[in-house]
Amino acid sequence: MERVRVRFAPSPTGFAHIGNMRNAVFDWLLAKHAGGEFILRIEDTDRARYVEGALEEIFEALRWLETPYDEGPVQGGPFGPYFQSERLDIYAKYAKQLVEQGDAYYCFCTSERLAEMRKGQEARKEPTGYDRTCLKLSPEEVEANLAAGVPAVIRFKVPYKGETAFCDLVRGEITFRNELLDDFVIIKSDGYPTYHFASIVDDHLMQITHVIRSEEWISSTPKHMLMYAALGWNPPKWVHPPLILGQDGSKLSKRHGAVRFLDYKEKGYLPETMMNFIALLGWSPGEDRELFTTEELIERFSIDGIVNHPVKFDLSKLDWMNGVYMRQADLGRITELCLPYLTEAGLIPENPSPEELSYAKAVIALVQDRMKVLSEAPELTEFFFREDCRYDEKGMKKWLSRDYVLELLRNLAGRIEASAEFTIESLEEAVRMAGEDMDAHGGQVIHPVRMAVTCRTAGPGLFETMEVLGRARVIQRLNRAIGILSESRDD
RNA sequence: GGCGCCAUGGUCUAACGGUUAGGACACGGCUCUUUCAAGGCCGCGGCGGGGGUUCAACUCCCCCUGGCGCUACCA
Repeated sequence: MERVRVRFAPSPTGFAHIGNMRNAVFDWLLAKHAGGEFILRIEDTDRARYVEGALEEIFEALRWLETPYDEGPVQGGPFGPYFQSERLDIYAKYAKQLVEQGDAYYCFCTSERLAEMRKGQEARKEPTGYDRTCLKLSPEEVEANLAAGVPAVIRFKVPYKGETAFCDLVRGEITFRNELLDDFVIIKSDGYPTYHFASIVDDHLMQITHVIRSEEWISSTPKHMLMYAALGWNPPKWVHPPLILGQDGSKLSKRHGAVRFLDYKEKGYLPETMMNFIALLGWSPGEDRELFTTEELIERFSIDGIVNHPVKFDLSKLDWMNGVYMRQADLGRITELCLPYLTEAGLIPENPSPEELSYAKAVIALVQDRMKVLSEAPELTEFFFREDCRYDEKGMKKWLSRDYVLELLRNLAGRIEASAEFTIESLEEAVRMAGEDMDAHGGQVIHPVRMAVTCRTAGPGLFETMEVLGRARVIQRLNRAIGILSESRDD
């Protein structure tokens, strides 16, 4: 049994997106499951589309997901370099071999000519494809052009006869007629290889056993098969997981928003959520279950479970799942993760004191169960930090406008000030007693007090909230409300 | 247009010829409860259409329809 070697081969042409990372997760899970290697290879062959910072995104995304690679940039490995831009001589060597064998040839057609050719073909409703003009060039003409420095590409000479079949481990055998292919470029005029060529050369040299890449690559696989055959190499196993679709059913892309993988980190999703959720994006363990630890995913992952149809990205399910992991997570960790959001919102200072930290932790403890994502923290906890929180208008009208409320709050403030204790129990008792004095009960008491103390109608348990707020803040809030109410009564 | 892939509720998925078609999210209701969540319970809702094959089709085959992808000196 050969050792499983899989590679994640992103291009630094933009941010790492959900689709990339889904493939990375499949790669990683398969490698871990099989005890094989997970390799990172950077396919930086498109100099025009190179994006500054894209590389760092990829590294950061893998780091956040905790899917370390065994070989790749930075630490290297026995099959490096792992940047395709550093392997140009390798591609040149094999391209030359193909030319010498007669399986590839130089082409000097300008992009203008190519565009014109294509236009004509379209007008005549013919299939588009290179017309092999340069294949007719004599060796002398080719030499002369090359010597004169005429810009040239190298094209692979597709055998137009017959058909090419391959086995996709997700869908079974797939066959294409060769005549539908055209002589595609393998080396561009800038000397860089195209994806098609670089990837097959590297997959072979790096001894990749399984190529996992999205469904969109199925149509180009025959090209790859033809090149493997021309070079006398054994192709790897092809695995094409389904495309990930946006809510509108088209291929997930920038216009759908929220496809940048690290956006999910910034919005406050937990990495364990993303691992779990993404693993299920086109793969099913076949159980009536959807929550899995990473270890369980590794144990269960298999190519058999990869589904063969496109899947839509369901944000509401992601939210649900993150809520589940949020509730399970350690309070200290969640607090730590919430801090940047609280700081950003100006609720706590950049470098909080130990007291501020433990206050924050007590606050988060009350909302941890109610959070779907970390970024909700400021909104959920604002009133714990701001003395002058804004009263919810509807709630104000509903609960603070009643006649007995002013007296109720005065009564309660008095009781709390007078009491030596300040605990959940003593607070509950004080609120109940104040209510009894007003002949008000249950919600008639609780709601006005909640409004006065938190400025809003919903939140964690009232007595826990008051306890965390502390005596000073509670009194301050009560007095604030009392002030407003007595003023409006004077009017 | 050509080629290719695909098709179970709104969404994700189970079923690998014989099930009252199962589970999850979402949605609706009830419940718990000081509110909001969470939880528990209940419910809504599906095999795209047509032909075959078979004693028996969601499952196998064909056609149609529909969706998506590819069709670059981008990946």
